[in-house]
Amino acid sequence: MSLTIGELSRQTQVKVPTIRYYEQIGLLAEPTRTEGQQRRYRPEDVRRLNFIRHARELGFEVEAIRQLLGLAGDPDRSCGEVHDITKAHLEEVKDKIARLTALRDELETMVTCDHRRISECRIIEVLADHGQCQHLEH
Amino acid sequence: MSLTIGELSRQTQVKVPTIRYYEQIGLLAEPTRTEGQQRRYRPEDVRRLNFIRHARELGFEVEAIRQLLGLAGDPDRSCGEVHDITKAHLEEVKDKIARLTALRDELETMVTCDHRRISECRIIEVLADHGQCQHLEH
DNA sequence: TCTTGAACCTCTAGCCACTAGAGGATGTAG
DNA sequence: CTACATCCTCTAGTGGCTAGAGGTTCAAGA
Repeated sequence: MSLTIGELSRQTQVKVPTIRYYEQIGLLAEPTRTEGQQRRYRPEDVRRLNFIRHARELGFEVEAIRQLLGLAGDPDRSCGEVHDITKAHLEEVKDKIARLTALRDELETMVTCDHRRISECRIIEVLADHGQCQHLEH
Repeated sequence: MSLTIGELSRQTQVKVPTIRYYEQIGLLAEPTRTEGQQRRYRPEDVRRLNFIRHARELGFEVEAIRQLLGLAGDPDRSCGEVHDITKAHLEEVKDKIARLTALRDELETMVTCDHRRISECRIIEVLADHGQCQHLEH
């Protein structure tokens, strides 16, 4: 009927210390305990933890997941807020991609350096000289 | 002739606590001090700190920068190692872009959800259900 | 019933690259 | 000589875990 933390871990692919961490920060409710203080979980905890895992895999921050979990428990509400959170996250991801793409192009130019001496190395030059690339952030 | 930490900060756009942090982890050498223990920098410290800043802007990790700084000080050496470090970093950046692009596509499908009730929300469904997207890491 | 040992428990500290803040000292311009 | 911007050190916090110490519990097999 009830699962140990290890069984929950196996079913969700979330590591045991991570489960305890999620409990500590309030993403997972405190489960019941045996007399010896070991945690015992119910099947619905598997569902909740899977939800959390999927959201983390999609790059949602813990704070966003906390909000999504709150909203998800309210079936009659409009999902506008869920949409907004996801959209905001999508925009962040797009931003990151844009910045990394600029970075990639810069690095690709740099690695065309053909193994001369350090004193003529294009990479070292780019790094040592001025800030042509001040627009880049990370 | 010599610069205060604030002047160094202004010239390099690196924040004062960050400069002290770089000293602490050994990226910057300990500068001379006034009698009152305030740091005083030489112009070459500006160059070194600019090098560090450029490398950070390009996403190099501190460990990589430590190596690059070591190599940069050796003008007659071949820049093969510099090339390798940069190439490895480039590959990491490409990897990140690939993962984020997969994420973006997944999120874009999700946000096509058209504001129904939570109980029919596509986003919540994706998060709650299965792991079609187990291949995604972040 | 007892023993073994895998799995559990709590607690603290570490990772990266900073950032923030407390509480006090220094240095320079007027 | 005073005011006050800037400097100093030290500690703790950020996010999302992960690792390890040192001890306890539980279930299966003898």
